Amino acid sequence: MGVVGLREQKKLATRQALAWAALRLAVQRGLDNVHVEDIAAAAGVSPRTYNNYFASKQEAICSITVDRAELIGDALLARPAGEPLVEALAAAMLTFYQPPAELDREWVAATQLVMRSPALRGEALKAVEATERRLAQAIAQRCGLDVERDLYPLVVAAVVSGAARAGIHHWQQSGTTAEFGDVLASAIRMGLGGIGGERA
Amino acid sequence: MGVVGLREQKKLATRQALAWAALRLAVQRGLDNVHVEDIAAAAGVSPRTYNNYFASKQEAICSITVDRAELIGDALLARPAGEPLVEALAAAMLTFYQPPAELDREWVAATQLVMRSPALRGEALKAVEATERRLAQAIAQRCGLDVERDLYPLVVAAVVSGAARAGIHHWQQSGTTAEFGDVLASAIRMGLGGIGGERA
DNA sequence: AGCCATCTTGCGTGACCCGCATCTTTGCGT
DNA sequence: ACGCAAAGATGCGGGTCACGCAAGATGGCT
Repeated sequence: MGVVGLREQKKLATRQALAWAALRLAVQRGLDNVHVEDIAAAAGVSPRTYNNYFASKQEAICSITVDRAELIGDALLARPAGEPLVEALAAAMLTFYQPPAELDREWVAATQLVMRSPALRGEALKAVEATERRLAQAIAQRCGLDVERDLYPLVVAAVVSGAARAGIHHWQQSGTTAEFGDVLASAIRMGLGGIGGERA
Repeated sequence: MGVVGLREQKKLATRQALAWAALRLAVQRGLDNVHVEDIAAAAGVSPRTYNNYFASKQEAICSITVDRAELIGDALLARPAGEPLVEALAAAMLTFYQPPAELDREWVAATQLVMRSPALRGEALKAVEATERRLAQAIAQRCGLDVERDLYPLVVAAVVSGAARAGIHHWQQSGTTAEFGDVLASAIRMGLGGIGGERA
């Protein structure tokens, strides 16, 4: 029982296979040129099985981000306890949004796809919301607050998340030459610093 | 040409009729107990026409909020120029989120419906995003900045919007006895005040 | 009045989501 | 090692939906 059952391993494996297949195909061909049948085939399961895992193509694709949401809480909690909250948050967000170097191209393409296609943006925003929830929980834990009773963690999580989103949007919209990480950090500090802050 | 053509009036009318019909029916029966046919019938058009206006039931329902997004920019720009930005934003958000007194009950029910149903939350978040965009634009205008080039308006808009969302969530989650407007204002000030602020 | 652009509508198609019944695989106790 | 119960995978079928297309109706302009 200590080991995770083979059953769940397989289940998780197919789940991720489906998710990645959906993402890859969608990036290649565009969302509505890829059918459920294709995704299922790429993952080696029947179309019906696909629907046991995901209720829609969008959900399949965005489940990757949703699963990654766990990571951001861990990233925050891994920061040294003495570090100022702002810095800890900036660092955590950076590790979360900075794509792994090997996947760089693909990841950017995926992000663009997900954010441009109206059909995907809704689900993508749900993923952002999930990330926010996890973040709020981690913030509460770090500050010794209760995410159910206290408003503070929710607000901070929403602020950080929103600022980051603004930074990302701004980075990939205005053809800035600045480094992605710098823009992101700048946006987060701007958001957390309050309104009187610098207006870079 | 000065007057809006009868044609466009009618078009707008049916559009809103469809949107409100969709919302009302969804609140009454639950989203998946209401079919496109019902919505179209309630608005007095054919089902096919319904699809000329909206690509999905969710879009129909949330279009109300999207249309309302225009309002929030106007609300901000209507604030006196001397007022501190924080206060102006708080006031604008309040007028936006505070439901019209007559619609109180229905509006709360609608909000709950939209936020609970997974099928609607995605589209609802897109509406929030639209509101943010409008807000950013208004902020830029008020501060004499360029929403395309400057990061500041985007961040502030995202922060305010996020803080407000957190406040709303917190208000309707933890059975606070506090007034809605107070919680909202508190959340917004907390968000805009920066991290060092009070932790009410 | 008459014409054109635009909107509405009906029909048909393809895709999708999911309930249900069945078959296969896995985990576990003996 | 063996067999049984639980859980997952699959096939089938139904209900819904989004949308292209072409024809009909309506507003607006001269």
